[in-house]
Amino acid sequence: MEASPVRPTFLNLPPEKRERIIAAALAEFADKGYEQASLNAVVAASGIAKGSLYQYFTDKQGIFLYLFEVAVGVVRRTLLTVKEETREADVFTRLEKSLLAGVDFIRRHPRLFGLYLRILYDQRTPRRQELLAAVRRFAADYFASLVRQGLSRGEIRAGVSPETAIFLLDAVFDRFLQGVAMPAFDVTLGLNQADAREVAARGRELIGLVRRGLAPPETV
Amino acid sequence: MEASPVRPTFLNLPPEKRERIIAAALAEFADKGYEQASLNAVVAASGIAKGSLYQYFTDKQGIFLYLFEVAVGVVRRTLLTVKEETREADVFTRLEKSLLAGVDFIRRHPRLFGLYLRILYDQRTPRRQELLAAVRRFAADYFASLVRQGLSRGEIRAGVSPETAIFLLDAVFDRFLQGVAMPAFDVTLGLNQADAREVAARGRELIGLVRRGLAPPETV
DNA sequence: CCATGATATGACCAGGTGGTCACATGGAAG
DNA sequence: CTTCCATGTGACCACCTGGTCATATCATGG
Repeated sequence: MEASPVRPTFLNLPPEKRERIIAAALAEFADKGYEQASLNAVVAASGIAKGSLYQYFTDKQGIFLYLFEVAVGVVRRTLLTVKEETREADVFTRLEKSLLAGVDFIRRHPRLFGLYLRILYDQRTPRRQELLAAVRRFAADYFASLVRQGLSRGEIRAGVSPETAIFLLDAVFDRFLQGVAMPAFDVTLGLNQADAREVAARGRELIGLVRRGLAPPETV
Repeated sequence: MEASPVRPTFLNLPPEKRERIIAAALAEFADKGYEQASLNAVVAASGIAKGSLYQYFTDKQGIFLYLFEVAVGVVRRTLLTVKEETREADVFTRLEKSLLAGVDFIRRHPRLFGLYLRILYDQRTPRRQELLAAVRRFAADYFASLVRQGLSRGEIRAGVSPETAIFLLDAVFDRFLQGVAMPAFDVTLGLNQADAREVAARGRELIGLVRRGLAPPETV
């Protein structure tokens, strides 16, 4: 077990103030990454004193880890909802809907996705491996369960190795979502400026290619 | 036109010393990113005085941009070689060989790939859009020319949209290479610890899936 | 009205940063 | 041996960082 990074004082705060601080910290950490994030900027943006921050949290790491906890909660709830809502469909329909749900999530919570990217790419983020393992469990479990379904129902060819299929899905999904979030990633599709209809069409097309790659010949 | 970031003094240096400095700077910038990189660390690692660094380069940006120039040169030469060597083969063979050449490049020049990742993910890198555009041109042109070949020779189905195909290739390639370079990315395939034979097998399998996705039914 | 304990505050600290500059060194030309 | 200029040097500067702490403020219960 480990000490909580957040002090009770913080949880006693009026919700409006609490959320102002969370929003300011999230913006700072997501925009600049762990090390580059400035606590002075956080206190300035949330209108509290430096000392107060240290009455709410143990230290910089504490603030960061608390943000991560909050983020994980949001992601978990979202993922469960999507899985539930597509329960009945075939694998490729589920994948397509999941992809669009991912786009929706990023549009709704761009900072949370930004925080994830930071952890992914800032090698000096504290407890990075541990945090990534947590995120990874979500994605890998999700794809693994879909691929399992696909194989057992014959929607995916028997010869396909599950690991390679998961790798392909993970690569395509992550890149698509990063393309939506960051123009620099999206060399060709213009996802960042596209409207919902266009993104949906591109997603469908992409899942179509993946489907041909994975499904038995007679079904495509 | 713009002022060169490197001063003539640097180019007059004995090559051994020049390369020591380049190596030290590359290590620092690739490991920590632009803002987090410490020039004090660079001078310590290369055994020169702080002041000397400022006789060789205009400023921190200058050092960074010079490193990028050096890196682009290496990448350009490598890419030309691969394109040349696979000239005769069909699209999917060319892709497979290109993927393995990419792996080889990363194993040979891990810091250069690290520098690329930094530019990609550190939003505060100076002139980031411009630098990424340069890298992007390489990859997009490369894939575009292969896809064009594939479509014109009938190795890729006529119905496939070139942009979507390029997106798929870009996603799969980049993720595969990042998986080789950084364990955190590679959820399922274990590329980071795999030996050359294993990586080749995984690459072949992955290109196989992509091929099924892109090629006309009768050829797979 | 006071006392008490929780909460709020910002000047302050040590340590690191990118960048500067007055001076030291070296080697070649006269 | 002297002059001269390119090159080398590290103490120093202003600025910013995460973190501390003595003190002020506030709300509540007696």
